[in-house]
Amino acid sequence: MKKNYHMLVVEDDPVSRQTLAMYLRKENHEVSEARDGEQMRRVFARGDVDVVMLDINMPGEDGLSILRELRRQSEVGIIMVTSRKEDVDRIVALELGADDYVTKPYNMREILPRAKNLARRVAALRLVRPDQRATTFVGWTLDPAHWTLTDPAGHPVKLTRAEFELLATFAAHPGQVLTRDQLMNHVGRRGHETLDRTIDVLVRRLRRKIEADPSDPRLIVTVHGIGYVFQA
Amino acid sequence: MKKNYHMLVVEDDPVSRQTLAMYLRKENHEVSEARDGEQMRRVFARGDVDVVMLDINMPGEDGLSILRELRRQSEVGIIMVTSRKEDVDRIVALELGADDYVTKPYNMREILPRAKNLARRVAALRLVRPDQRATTFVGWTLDPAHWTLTDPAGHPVKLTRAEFELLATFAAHPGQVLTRDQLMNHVGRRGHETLDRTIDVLVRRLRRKIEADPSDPRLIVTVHGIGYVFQA
DNA sequence: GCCGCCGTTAACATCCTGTTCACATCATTT
DNA sequence: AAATGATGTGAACAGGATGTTAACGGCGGC
Repeated sequence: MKKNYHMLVVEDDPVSRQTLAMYLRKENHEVSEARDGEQMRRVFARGDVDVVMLDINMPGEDGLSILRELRRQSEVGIIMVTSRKEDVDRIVALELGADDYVTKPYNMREILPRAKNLARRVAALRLVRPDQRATTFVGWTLDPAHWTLTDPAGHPVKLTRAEFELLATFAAHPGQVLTRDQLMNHVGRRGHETLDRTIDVLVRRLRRKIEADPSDPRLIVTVHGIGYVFQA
Repeated sequence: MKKNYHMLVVEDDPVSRQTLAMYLRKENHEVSEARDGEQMRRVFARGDVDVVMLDINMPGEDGLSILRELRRQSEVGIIMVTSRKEDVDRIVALELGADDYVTKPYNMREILPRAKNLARRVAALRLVRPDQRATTFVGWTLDPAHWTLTDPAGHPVKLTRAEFELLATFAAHPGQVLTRDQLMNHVGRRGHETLDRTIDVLVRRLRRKIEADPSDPRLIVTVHGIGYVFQA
């Protein structure tokens, strides 16, 4: 039978980890286990993880810094699992972009549907937006795995994170007019109120890097009063 | 500044509802309020709600049945807000597809990022699954996703934002006489008291672009003393 | 802790477009 | 048919939206 979703349990205590993993497997999920950040990264690199169950208290790397690292590079679902009950911890984690926060001891019948509901959303998004595949447009190549852009001549072009994400969003929706709101949702970082003029500036910088004539843009075209559209 | 997300607070107690709504508005979200299922359905029909904050204990309709109803027809984000602390209630709601379950009294700083993180996911999915369909009339095609109009020959026609929205309104109500007031509500931006002659000018410009003979309009016909009607 | 990078904000210039106006033309009523 | 009001028409205006550049400041790397 086909597995439902791919869950990654990150937890140093073997008993907790295996117990949770077992329950998840019972629900017919594919479950990977990691006891530290290094193991986690190795599994995560496969790119097909839907939800990460992340323990905060781990020897070595802090769970929160792992959370930050994940959020910086991925829209994967993240559920923090910890014994810390304090509101502060919860709030910090949530504001860093965690989708959920569950305190031990937890009821299995509660955590399972949470993981499943979250995984459903992540997987649905992945279906229509496979973000691990290189996209090309009129000679240019955009490689999300390596965060690189190469021009038609094969020369690499340096892009910043925001520029890259913005271009990736455009490339994923060619011909569709995108409002600044929509673009901000893909580019903006969490915990930061962002003015929509930021998009304008980023568009300007992108144009300077990829348009033959930045003053006469043909790839990223302005739609006055609405937003921008990417012509491939 | 543009609004972040559209949240819908469903709660019968005015104090709780307005408090929560106020905090959400502070976060720069567009917030709608409903005190029962009927009001909720009316707002929800607009189709642009990202997250619903749903109280379980409401007179009349049960929050859980509303949850079921929503889940059956939509992938909208749903956060249950309730004073019931029992595990059973939580589990039932989660298994019915609720994304989160928060018990009163809750910490605002906790519920806000939860709502925001969830809304981000919902909005991201909405972007790649635009349910906006292109409308056609006598060979012309009006495509809301691309904000473009193409003539019967397949040639694109440039329309301004107001022109497009006006034509979209007409196309949505073919054969129905629309007054200038009605049209202004769809075209004009709020907070700007506009003379109804604006519509006349816009109609004129539209005719020049889409009518075979602008001096003998057949698509957008004047109904003297009332308004205009769109013949498809 | 310092430095460099980069996202954000601000400020100003420029362009676009919704609105308004003036006048011509048409429809309706008397 | 004349009078009156509504609509057509073109142009001009003003305000908002976008282009552009520069400076700030937070965050991560060293």
